[in-house]
Amino acid sequence: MKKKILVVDDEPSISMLIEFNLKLAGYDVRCVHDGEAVFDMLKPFRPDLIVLDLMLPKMDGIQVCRELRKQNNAVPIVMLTALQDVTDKITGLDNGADDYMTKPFSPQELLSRIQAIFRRTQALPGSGGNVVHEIGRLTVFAEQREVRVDGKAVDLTPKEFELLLFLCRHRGKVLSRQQLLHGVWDYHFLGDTRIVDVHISHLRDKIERNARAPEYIMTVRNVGYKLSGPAATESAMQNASL
Amino acid sequence: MKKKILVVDDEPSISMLIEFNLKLAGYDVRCVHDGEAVFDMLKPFRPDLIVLDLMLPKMDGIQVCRELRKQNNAVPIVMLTALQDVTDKITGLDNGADDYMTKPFSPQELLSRIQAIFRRTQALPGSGGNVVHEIGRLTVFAEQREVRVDGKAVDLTPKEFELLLFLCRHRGKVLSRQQLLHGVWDYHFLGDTRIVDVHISHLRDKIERNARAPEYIMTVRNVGYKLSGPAATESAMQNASL
DNA sequence: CATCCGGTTAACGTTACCTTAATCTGGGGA
DNA sequence: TCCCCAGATTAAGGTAACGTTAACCGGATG
Repeated sequence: MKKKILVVDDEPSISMLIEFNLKLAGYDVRCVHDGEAVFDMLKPFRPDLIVLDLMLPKMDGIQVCRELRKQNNAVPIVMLTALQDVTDKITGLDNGADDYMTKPFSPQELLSRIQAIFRRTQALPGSGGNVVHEIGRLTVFAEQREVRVDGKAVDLTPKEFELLLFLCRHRGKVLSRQQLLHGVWDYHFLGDTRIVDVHISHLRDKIERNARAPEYIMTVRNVGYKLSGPAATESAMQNASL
Repeated sequence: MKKKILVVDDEPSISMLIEFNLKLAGYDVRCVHDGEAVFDMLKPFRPDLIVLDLMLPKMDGIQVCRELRKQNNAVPIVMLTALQDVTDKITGLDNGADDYMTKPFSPQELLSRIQAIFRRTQALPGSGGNVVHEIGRLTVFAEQREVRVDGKAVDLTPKEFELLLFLCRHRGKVLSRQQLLHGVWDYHFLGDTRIVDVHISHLRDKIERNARAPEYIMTVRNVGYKLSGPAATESAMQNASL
């Protein structure tokens, strides 16, 4: 069963970007654009999580939050706040949000927080539910922000890590520079898409044996990049029918 | 099997913060918001421990406590009391709680008390029941509030100790400044998240050999801090061979 | 009442990293 | 084969995050 997420933001460009990325990640997403509409969606949609902007028409995020809690609704909430300086006071928790993000943020960050919350609220015992990607000799621990090649930890910068994580999350799929920008960078980044190349290059330096013949990050000419899928690496067992 | 804790507090912001931190610590947590609801949860949830606020709608903490004991229910109870001066009287009256905390407190304090109670009520054989964290040359005795580096005791201030203990409890996981504030500080702390940096700095002074190349408390840029996990320690040792 | 100690804040120094831009390389099409 | 373009690489500059110190404040202690 797909997890359902309700996104509440009045800026179409932002809510659409969020919607796009969360759907890509496999969630069932619905958007509304003001505070009151949240309560119209509660019964019909029954969201498993709400992404809630602070500034909203009709009823702001804090009001929505409090009203929900007053109704004893424990649905996890991620608050989006536009202003850095307001954050601290809000976080002081007069309201009951589960996590906060200050704008601008990347969709990828939001996704990480959401996954963290889901892991916590329905924590499977034992395993800790930690998200780990294994690609050949490469291991990516989302939670610990740690990457290992042949079991040896490699040190990545924040952008490098986010980029790699995004590729992991869409393993085997070719991603355009535009898509990578939209996933990994702040949503209002205006710049050359070639910036992606630079970080890819640095990443390859750190995780590939031979940058000339990449095992993991493949270039797809005229399109973008992709992380080699299971079939290309080794466990073709699942695809054994070919 | 995960231990189950029932949290009873009518202030959503507080009960959520407690819920958050106890879940993070691996407990199965359920919240209710008034005294009577406790008895509705007893059968279905069967809590191993109850965190009980004193001031509650419908039925206050003391009443709940007495009623439980009257029913011969020996479930351990931690009482939360809002007022400093009332505490003595309550504690004097024996109404069957196992421990008391006066608000405001940090979630971490609560966690320590809870662990202490579990240790007491079902003292594990062998281990001596004492929680000890060992990270390389660093040893943290939770109970004794003692920290040693290379077997040599180092003197930490209360905040420094709590911070280190919190990091120990989430070893290997990256914690944001926000999370650290929510875990270690009083729940109504309103201030700069940079305060965390200062204490981290002081901690490193006391436990790290070389503050420039920390072995234990790692900075994760744009995110927060983490205590090095088991694997990372290995690679740190490789680097230590110079 | 004076002193001390720890917590917090603010200011400043420093580092690491993101980005731009310029140059280099290689492969495919004419 | 040569040219051209897409991608790869590298160096350099600016900036924001982090580290550190000092000063202030308030509560505890003698």
